[in-house]
Amino acid sequence: MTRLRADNPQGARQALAERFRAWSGSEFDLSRCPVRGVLDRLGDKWTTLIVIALSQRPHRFSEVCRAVPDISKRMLTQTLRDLERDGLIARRVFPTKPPTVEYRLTELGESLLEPLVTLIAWAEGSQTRIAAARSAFDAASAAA
Amino acid sequence: MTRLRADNPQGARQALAERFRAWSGSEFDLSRCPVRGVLDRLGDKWTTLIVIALSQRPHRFSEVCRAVPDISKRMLTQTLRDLERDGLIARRVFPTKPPTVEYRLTELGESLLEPLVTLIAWAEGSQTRIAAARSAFDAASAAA
DNA sequence: AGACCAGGTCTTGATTGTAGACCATCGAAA
DNA sequence: TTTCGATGGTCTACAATCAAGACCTGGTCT
Repeated sequence: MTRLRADNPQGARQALAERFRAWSGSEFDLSRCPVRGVLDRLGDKWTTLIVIALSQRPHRFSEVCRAVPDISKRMLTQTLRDLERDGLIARRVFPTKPPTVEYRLTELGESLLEPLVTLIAWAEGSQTRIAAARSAFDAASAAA
Repeated sequence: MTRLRADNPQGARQALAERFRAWSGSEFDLSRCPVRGVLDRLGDKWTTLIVIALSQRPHRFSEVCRAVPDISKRMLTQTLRDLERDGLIARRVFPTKPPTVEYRLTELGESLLEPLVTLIAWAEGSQTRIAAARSAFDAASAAA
């Protein structure tokens, strides 16, 4: 199987063509689509911020709470659980008097940092163009 | 400003550290975080599949409908609009007898393919490990 | 006329995300 | 000794979002 490559735009298109054919073959089983699962997780508003925070060093529960502003404890707990379930972070409990719980990225979690940085780089490089497109679109919509 | 680099795991961590400090500086304005906007869009279940479909060639509305299984017309319309608003795809109407509408990636949309392929490659390479982690986690949860 | 297609919009539930209150334990302070 | 705050959560209720399917506006074919 050919490896996915993203050396250049053409390569990206061809790599996608290949994946696309593979997925469309037979009958596109959604459960076999790994992108869906990953993007669902990454897209859920807090995951990325938590991963970024943990990429710096292990955090305790309340450290993450402070590092990620506006997140509720409810959502923090749930997001950490999901991340732990997927093997991206590890949870360790120390039996201190006020219990200490530490969360850290696993090796798998660290391997996610590279694609994530690629995406962040794109986002930062494209944000002005996206903002411009939005303004133009909204202006055109308002006119009509 | 230093460019984000992802040549290696250390680089990824350092690049994130840099971004993280930049964002945390002053008071972390969420609207200034471009990643959030991008991931919200990518994470919304259909966007990625549509972008992948359009990466192969321009599609008509009903072609996309057939290419992306199980999407309702409602969601397809909405997702295409959002994508168009962000300047990632372009919509062109041809005044044929039954009107023909074509959707294609813009240059900006094509530039998204590279980070997307990077992410897909990670997802494909990691899916077995993620599945294993999930099984282990669920087994441990069931035991408790 | 009746049936069909394109390219949508609208209405109406079901699913999911989120906030904020609440809980149990411990140590320190008053 | 009562109260306070911190830690690491859970529970409940509400709101936004998703999705299905009916409906609409042309136009063409038969």
